[in-house]
Amino acid sequence: MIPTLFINDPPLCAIVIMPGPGTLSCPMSYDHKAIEAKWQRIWEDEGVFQVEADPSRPKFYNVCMYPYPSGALHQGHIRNYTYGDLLTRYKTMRGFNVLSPMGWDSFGLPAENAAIATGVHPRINTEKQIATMATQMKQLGAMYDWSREIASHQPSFYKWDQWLFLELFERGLAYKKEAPVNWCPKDQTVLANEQVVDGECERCGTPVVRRNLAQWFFRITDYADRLLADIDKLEHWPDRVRTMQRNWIGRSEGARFTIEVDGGGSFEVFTTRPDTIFGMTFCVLAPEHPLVDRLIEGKPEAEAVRAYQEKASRASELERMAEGDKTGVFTGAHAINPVNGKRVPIYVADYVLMGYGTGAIMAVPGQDQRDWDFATKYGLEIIRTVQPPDDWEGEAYVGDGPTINSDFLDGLYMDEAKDRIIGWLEEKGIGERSVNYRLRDWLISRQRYWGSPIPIVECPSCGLVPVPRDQLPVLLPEVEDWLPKGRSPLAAVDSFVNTDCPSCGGPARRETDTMDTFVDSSWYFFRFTDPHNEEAMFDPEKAAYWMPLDQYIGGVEHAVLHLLYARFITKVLYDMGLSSVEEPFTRLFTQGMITLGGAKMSKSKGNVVDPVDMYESHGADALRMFHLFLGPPTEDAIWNDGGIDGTRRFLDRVWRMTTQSVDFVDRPEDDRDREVIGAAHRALKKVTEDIERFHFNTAIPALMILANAMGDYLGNEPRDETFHEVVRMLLLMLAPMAPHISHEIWEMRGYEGMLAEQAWPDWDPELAREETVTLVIQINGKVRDRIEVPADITPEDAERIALESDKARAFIDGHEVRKVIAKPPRLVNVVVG
RNA sequence: GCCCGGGUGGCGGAAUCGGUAGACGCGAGGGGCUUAAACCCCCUUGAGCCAAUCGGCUCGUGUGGGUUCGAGACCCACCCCGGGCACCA
Repeated sequence: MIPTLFINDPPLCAIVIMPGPGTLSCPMSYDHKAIEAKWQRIWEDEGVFQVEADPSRPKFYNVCMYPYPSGALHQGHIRNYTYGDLLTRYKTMRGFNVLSPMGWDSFGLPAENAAIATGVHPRINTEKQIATMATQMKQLGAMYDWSREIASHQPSFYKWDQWLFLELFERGLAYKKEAPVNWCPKDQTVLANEQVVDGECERCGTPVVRRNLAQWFFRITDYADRLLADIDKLEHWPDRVRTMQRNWIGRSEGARFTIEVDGGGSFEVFTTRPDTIFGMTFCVLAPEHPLVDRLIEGKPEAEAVRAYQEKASRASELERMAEGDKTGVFTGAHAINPVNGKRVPIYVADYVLMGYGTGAIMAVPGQDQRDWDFATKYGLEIIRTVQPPDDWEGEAYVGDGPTINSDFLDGLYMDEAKDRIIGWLEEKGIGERSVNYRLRDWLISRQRYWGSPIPIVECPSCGLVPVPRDQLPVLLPEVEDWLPKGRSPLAAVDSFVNTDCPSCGGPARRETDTMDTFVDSSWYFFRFTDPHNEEAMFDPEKAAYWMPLDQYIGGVEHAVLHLLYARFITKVLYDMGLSSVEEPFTRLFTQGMITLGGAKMSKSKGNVVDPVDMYESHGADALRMFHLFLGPPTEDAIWNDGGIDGTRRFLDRVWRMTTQSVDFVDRPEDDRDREVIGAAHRALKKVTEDIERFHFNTAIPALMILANAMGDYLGNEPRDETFHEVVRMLLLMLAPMAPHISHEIWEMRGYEGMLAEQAWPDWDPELAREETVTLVIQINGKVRDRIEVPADITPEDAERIALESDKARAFIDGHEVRKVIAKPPRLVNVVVG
């Protein structure tokens, strides 16, 4: 028999033993600091979570999005890693070979900005911050396979960024082009459209202006169809993320055709509504459209158009959007509608974007609200070509209906009219059916120091020449001055820039742009499978064992960009024969934000509650439990200060109950034992199901209810064997959530082996079953009585009991019973009239 | 403007399939333990009304309608809050 009080060495609780039943025999609180340090050391020393590929076992590849090493964990990190670690530990107990690695997204602007501000080299600062955060992660009890730790700023990692770039370059998937880009005047750098938030620089908030620069792009648009089609395969992704990706790719079908300019010249337009072509009453070109200059040459309108172009180019996205209503100017030129020869004015307006479609549209105000707004503002003609419903009171009618005012299309509905007109355009050689995407190519150039150098040499005679692979990595040189002055800081390092052309050997210049950090994060999860490989990006066989990720956990803010780029690169690697899978992430879980006072926790808002302080005051286990308990993981969670006291109190209670001396009674098993065992099995059922469906916030109450049942049991002639078994089950359930305290109690009470290596138990449905349930008796849908009945009651018995209930009778007598709906064992509804 | 979420006690939240609204925790109030406090334990805690003993009734999940024996959940319209966005032809 296992003794009721057992302290293994080293003793971690200064226990004062006091006699008497129910008397507390140790302090209220356990010594969380000593216990947590002890187990963190043991897990690390024993390498509990270090894993190798093992085809004989089912694998589970579990990744929390690797963080930017900002220097300290915040509550969002804690939430993320608590979920991830819970899953790692749970799946391990379920017998999976679980890989849970950690790494660092360590290139990027913040480190460079900090360097500019403090003069400390980004590498020094970054590595210091990595060390701090790794310590804090270990203090949380999050167990990663640290032998696989990677950091994107290390040459051993970014070498393979460069290698990947060369592969894309040689496949025509990386190219350089002059393009209008968003320019942040403060950071002196280019931002992708995606990185401009409300017209302002995502990172520093400065309004963005437009500027032309030669930039490197990845041709993600070549993969648009596959990226779109495969969204359907991501059945374990949240619907909202799938919707966002679909919208981002934005496939639209329509037609592309040429419109002649009256007096010479032509331009191409894209439309999704070619069926409305007879309703075209004007055309609009984007301000940047190359034809504009020729159209206005020598015309009186030229000056106004140039002023408008100037204003549009200067205006940030923010200003353009704040404008509200449509603006534009007449070019003085006219276009000819190809279907009927009608002569219509050509305008320039910034609601047409050069980056989408052809940068020019046919405007059909009758069927497009934006065109309608523009037409009414500038007094332009409106022709309806789709018959709106009789009760239509709106402006532009975008719905389906019979075509009108459209010659040979009259009477046809939208789809048929589209087919007919596209056929006509193709027959005449004017245009063709066309698919257009909102998705644009991925701009990867950054005029920054702290990133992977792009491995290209520009030779005056050979052009853009890839750096030979045996010369990789192109190392970041040491620089004195990180401040970008309109060009990359690398451009100021002569020894870096000046090189020999790998092709002809003549003098040449290195590319001085570095890569977007999204490049690193789009393949790092492959590197985890083979992190120390010096010969290759990774061994395809090792990757094939682990990939795809069985679970990927991160913030919903990455719903589009990171996840789309990672999907794209995975498909490229698949096409190269390196990846065995086309989709990297089988299951995606996006957690909500932590908010306080109606806003996301952030330093700038001054509403930060530092989690690391709580390691000291409450312990990592209490903090983990609190995050699990806080609310539904997918939803934003509102921080409340008192909550962690509650989870700490719960752990204290578990500690007390399981470590105190108890006067056990030697008696036969009876209902009291069956009840507490039943409570344990019901808790196990609930906790298991809740973990499987990511409802951690309801798993914690199940444990609290069990603890309450155990408390009751202890006060009522407890049997040692029963209690010991219930504690065993409680600790197994608690192990993934509050691992330190549960390991310590497990060891103290002398259970076999290390808790983390135990199998997750199965619940016994027979033991979990409730003997009786509360039957609710409703009269006309209102609850009138509640009666305890056997759980296996028949509908007939339930109905009889309901009709015999005194309380029910009071409402039934004198009325006709019209219907009885019996849903045993929970509810009977008697309908009387 | 468009897209995606959300609105339940004093607070965080629960209610998995349309079936007991408010689990669990926090906070608050009362009691016990204590010389006293902390800790801990027990009880109460949606609102209103009646009974003032056991209890009982009415209302109640943002608002207004609807479907249903029955709606927090489903449908329609609206209000409010949060997040995202590239006026995407």
